Amino acid sequence: MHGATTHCGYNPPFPLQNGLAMRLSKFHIATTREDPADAEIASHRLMLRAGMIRKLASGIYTWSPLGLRVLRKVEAIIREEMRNAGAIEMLMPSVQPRELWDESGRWNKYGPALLKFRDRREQEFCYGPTHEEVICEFARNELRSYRQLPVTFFQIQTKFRDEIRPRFGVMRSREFIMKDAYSFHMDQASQDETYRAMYDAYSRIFTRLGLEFRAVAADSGAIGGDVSHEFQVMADSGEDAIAFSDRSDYAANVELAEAVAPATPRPAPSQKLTRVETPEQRTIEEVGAFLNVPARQCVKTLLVRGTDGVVALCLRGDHELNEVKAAKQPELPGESVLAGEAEVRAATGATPGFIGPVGLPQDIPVIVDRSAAVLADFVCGGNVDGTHYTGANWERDARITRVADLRKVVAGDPSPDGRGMLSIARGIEVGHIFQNGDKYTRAMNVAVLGEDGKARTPITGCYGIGVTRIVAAAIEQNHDERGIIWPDAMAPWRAVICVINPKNDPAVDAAAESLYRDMTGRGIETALDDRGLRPGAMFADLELIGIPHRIVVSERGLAAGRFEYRGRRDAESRNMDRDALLALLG
RNA sequence: CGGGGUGUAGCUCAGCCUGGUAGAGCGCCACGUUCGGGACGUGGAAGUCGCAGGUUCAAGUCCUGUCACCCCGACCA
Repeated sequence: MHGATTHCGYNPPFPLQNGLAMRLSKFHIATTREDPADAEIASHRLMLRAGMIRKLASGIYTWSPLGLRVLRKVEAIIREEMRNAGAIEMLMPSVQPRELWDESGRWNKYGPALLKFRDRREQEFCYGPTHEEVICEFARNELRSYRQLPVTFFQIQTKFRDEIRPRFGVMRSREFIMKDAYSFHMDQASQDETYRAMYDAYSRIFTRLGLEFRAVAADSGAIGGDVSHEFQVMADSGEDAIAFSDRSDYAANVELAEAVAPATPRPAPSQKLTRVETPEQRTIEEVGAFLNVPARQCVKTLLVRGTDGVVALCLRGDHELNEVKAAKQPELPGESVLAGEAEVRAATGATPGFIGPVGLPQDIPVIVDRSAAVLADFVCGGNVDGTHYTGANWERDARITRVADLRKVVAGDPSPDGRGMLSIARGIEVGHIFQNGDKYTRAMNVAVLGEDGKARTPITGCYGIGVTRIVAAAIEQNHDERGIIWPDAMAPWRAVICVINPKNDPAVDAAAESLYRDMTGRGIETALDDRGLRPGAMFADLELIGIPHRIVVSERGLAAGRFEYRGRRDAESRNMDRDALLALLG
């Protein structure tokens, strides 16, 4: 009972498993040679091949022991930096009662992404896609005095958003792990200070994780004055488009980036307004080709649903509508929805494809994009099917209710800060920080007593990081044809020792074990590949899994008194003695 | 929500058109030979052919329904 031997007679070799060490023969490695059928992007394909994740249902994944090691690395860094920034950790429920969401109004407003269900007593719940309601409920019970503020709470929690279309593995999954933080403040100055602290903490987190990222100005939402930044990991496979200046640090989500007004004034009209027959020519491409006019000399007119009838939005033919900008126009109800064909016909008498600003009924507001507003002698729809106008001109032929910024920026546009030109690159949103004002605290009746003894509504900020998505984003940035190349901070192990053909020479096994002890003893997180695979299969596995540093222990190397070292990005191995190895990895 | 596609062994897929004993490669198990870039041989285990109904002497195959998964689109006139 108290002796050195155990009841089961099992004496594990030292060390079987601890914080730093792992024998792969006792771990679960499940790689595949073939590409999975359903994976389209590198990270999804490699995570499946490496055996990090397995799909359980659409957008729902199991994290294997290997995947979890990486996930925990990410979590640990986030946790550490959040603590350094003064945030305190807690854990809120994933299942939330409807009543809370009715208070904020989001039970109905959040939309179909909110997963709702009932318990056995027919009480309604949702699986939390975010936790503003719960933290406010917590805060209104726990926070009584301005003396307790400012305070920032955070948690690392599983969330669920019933995405229209989950894809790319954990990049856009329905169930995912998020770090979310919420700060409470008595005034804007305090909010600004915490916002800055979170911005800096996020920058440190993504830097430590070894990611190439940019903090970009983001859509601030319908409530004016709010501040928001997204943290984007740059990757061609990203789902977001980022505009950034080549000469300054300006960076913004394309949704937000301002398209500045052209510097050149509108030329005077030189052509006569002429209606031309354009049978079946509906798109700008078709009309432009038919009339031999470039798209940039055409005006396209979109009819959207306004608060009071349809609203016409006019853009240059080669530009695209930015729906976020459109939704902010006062004539619109806060969202940009194109009118249906029947509505278009009722309002104009023509069908989509032949709509233009010339001769539109007086009750339809005409909002013209800045770039379209400086055109002269342009082509536009004739408001009669099968016809367009050439030589059209604003004011003379077509009414302008207002000029506004309506379009998406394109590469080559001037930077809104006046310095340089915009480029557009793709990014993966891994973090997003907001200032919410009193949006949630007011709806949820959060109040604390101020210095004067009167109740005050605190303002809040919220700060999210997509923990699971970071893992995929890191792979998008760091992989080659052989597999994943982990940044050191995220690697499941820092180094792996490969034991080659130990049966041929007992010294190989002994040397590997000895090195394994030395490395883990020095605090180097090390895996020992004692699975007994053939070398080719072993190397292929380890490269797929992406362990940054590999040491090969073999009969051949020991004969020379050396170990063979190869970094994951190295083209060739080099021989090193034990001290040099420990110095390199320590 | 609309359109398209796919469901057959753990994985990648063939077989379906033209109904008649369930297949391959990889992986897995055993033995042997191998052993520095995913070895070879022999033997073996493994599938209610997504599910339900129908047609038929007979259904993986034809028909109907249904479910799941994937892709594209969700109106840029």
